[in-house]
Amino acid sequence: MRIGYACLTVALEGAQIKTCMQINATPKRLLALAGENFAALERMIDYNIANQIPFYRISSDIVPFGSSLASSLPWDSAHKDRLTSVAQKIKSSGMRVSMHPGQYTVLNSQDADVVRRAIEDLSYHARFLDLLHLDATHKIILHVGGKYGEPALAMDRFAEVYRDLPETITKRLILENDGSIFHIDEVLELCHRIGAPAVYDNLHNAINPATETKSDADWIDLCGETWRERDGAQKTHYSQQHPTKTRGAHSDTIYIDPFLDYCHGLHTPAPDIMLEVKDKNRSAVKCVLCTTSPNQHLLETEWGRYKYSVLERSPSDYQAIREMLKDKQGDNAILFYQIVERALALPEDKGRAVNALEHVWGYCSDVATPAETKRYQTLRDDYLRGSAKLEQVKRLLYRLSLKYQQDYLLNSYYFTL
DNA sequence: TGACGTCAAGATCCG
DNA sequence: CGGATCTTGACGTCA
Repeated sequence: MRIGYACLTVALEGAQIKTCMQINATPKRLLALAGENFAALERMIDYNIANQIPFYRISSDIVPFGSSLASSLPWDSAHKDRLTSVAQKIKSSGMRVSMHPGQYTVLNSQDADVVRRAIEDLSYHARFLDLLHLDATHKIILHVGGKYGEPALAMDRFAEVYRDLPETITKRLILENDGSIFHIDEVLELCHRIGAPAVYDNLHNAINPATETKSDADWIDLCGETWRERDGAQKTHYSQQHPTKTRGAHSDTIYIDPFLDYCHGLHTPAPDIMLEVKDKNRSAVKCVLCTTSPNQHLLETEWGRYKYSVLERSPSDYQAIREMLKDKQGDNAILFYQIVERALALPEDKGRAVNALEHVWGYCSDVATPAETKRYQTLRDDYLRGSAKLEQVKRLLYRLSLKYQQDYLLNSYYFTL
């Protein structure tokens, strides 16, 4: 079982995917943006390796307008060395990657031009993975599309278009149940018919359930029958419902207890799991550490990232975790994250927040200019009086951390939690 | 025609 | 001028 996350790496400097508006999209600008994004991709791959995250979805926006305006541009040869380096790192680390065109890539549309553009989009995704010399176990995930009032005809159209797709696409293409249109038993039927693997998404099945009621584990077993040797390990999507947002909205983080319950319910061998969650790599690190053998070093690195966010909410939990980590032999990852989740769920408390601010300010206080010191103190006092928000003070400290290259703080989650 | 989802870019406002 | 905040873009389907 490999656990991964999608597209963005949060709280990592130099890993931002950039784009531009269509109206400003000159060939020169698109090529330059692609190059910057490939550099960001390499940073994310490096991060994944360092943090033992073996599974990762590459953003479809890696080449801005890659399937349209940039499709005939030489973004591959222009940044050949960078792509070679990325490819080498993925291969030597044994990482599995995937790509996932969104809900707007519709192969079974009634509009021939929409279908044509969808094929262009899939060609672009296949081109990118091919350029990284990745084999057919590195997949492209797609939804089936629309039903147009005639589900059977819509599935027929999908099968027809699929039959004529080039092998560079079909060898990677896998189909996922979506949250409002095609549910998992329809996807399974179609997958058996066309000979493509099916991807089970637990939250989509919860909000757009199949006619039959089965457990997640049973649906995953049924999907497993569509996976062949050349496809590699079966992969699935996992996410949790956000407690207050609309149905189907992803949670801010993967809560560890329900995730472990889900994992324990799976039959062996457990499939690869792509997490779909707002806090991205943060949850991937959490879930990896809680499902693999003890790794005290990575857990202590995690503590460095979370500590000021915990201190900000709960000094007692901060102390509890410090005590816990003194036991170097303890396998404490699950307890660690349970405490972190509990602390982060607590409401904002001004006194505690200022305490954490002062700790973080301590990294810059000796080197900051008098004007910066004044600015910090004023903003901090404004926050205490209620005329400034905590985020504003944190943003100021973040900028100072950047200016004075406080790497320990820059790697922290404090500025984004 | 707006909602859906996503997140930067771009635009505008503010001190 | 920098920073904060609001709006737009880009995609297709469905209610």
